[in-house]
Amino acid sequence: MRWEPNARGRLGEAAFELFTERGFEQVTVAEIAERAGLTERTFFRYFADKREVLFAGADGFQEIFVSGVASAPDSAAPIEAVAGALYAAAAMFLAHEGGVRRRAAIIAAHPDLRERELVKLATVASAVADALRRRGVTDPAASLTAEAGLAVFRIAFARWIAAPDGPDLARLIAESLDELKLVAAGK
Amino acid sequence: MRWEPNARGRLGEAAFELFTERGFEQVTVAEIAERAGLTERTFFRYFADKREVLFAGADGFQEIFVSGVASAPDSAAPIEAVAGALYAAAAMFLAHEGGVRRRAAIIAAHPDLRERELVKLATVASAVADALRRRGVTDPAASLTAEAGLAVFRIAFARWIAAPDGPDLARLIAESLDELKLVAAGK
DNA sequence: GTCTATAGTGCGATAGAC
DNA sequence: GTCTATCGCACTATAGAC
Repeated sequence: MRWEPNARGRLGEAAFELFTERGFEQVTVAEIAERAGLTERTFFRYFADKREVLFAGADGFQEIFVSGVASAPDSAAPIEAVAGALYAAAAMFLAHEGGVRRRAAIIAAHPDLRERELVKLATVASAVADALRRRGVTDPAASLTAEAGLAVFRIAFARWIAAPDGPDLARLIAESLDELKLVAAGK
Repeated sequence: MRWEPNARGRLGEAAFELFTERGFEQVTVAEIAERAGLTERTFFRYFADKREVLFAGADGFQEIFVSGVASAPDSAAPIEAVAGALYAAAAMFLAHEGGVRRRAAIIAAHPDLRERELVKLATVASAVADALRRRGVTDPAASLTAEAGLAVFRIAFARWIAAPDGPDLARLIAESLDELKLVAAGK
């Protein structure tokens, strides 16, 4: 079993399975490690804490946002650049809908995990703000556009999760973006 | 020592002092309890976890936001009602500037505490959205206005903390609100 | 890879308020 | 006497030190 490849991936899968079966806090790190054929100590070599194993894939998510912003045409307004990134992320989510929904269910069931998710989203917002600054957007517009964009995404995502047979994620994002414009204008 | 009044308040003060002296993780719950003349076990009767002791006062903060929204004139647009709440919160912060800045320093120094703060702000956003719904605002406008308003607050607050001799909080909020309008309009 | 500190929980005992 | 805040002890799991 030793030196079996992809220890990190195996730990991630084992955790995902166990959390789905029994819920986050009914699973110990030792059990995750055992199912992956590794030791507890090794788990903590790969993940800073027990929650992190569920968020390891989130780096790719952030990357999509950042490159979505970066690849917008120069003529795009900041909010348009962010909107493009939101749609790119939506496409990725749709491509992995089953896993995304199962992961969301695990997270929703445990406050500690919701906490960690908020942190991840805040990190993404900060990365998006950086990407906007690289386009020449100054503060506080860069931070605000990023935060508002992520708020749109969070709300659209929540509605998408809540209604599995409702409108698709891209449509919900479009609606939320329109709503943001109205709301900010004082309508 | 037993039955000394205000156990909760004493624990809060002891924790605040010790965190300021040594930093959050260099302080054990046993030490906090000891300084307050209580035991570790009693600490956990009042606070679900070690971090919570720093956020116990946050309920009042949420209340200011909610009543700020509720007390806006019927004619106020949703974003205007939220803006009023933001200014009310700013006034409260200014009235306790020293404590607010010290608390912010403790939180900024420790990732676990920043996490918890994000959760609290998300809770406030959710309460503000409820308050807007009570005014007849429908979703997703209610959630979006609340989230955008809190984003404005977070950004203005961060700038206020970062520049102790800069503009005051109310002014920074006004600027960020204006910026939000421009940004959402695609400027 | 082992060893340990500390967060956090459950349960039963006790001390004081009323 | 009852009621409840506080305490003591035993325990688990995480996380980090060595």
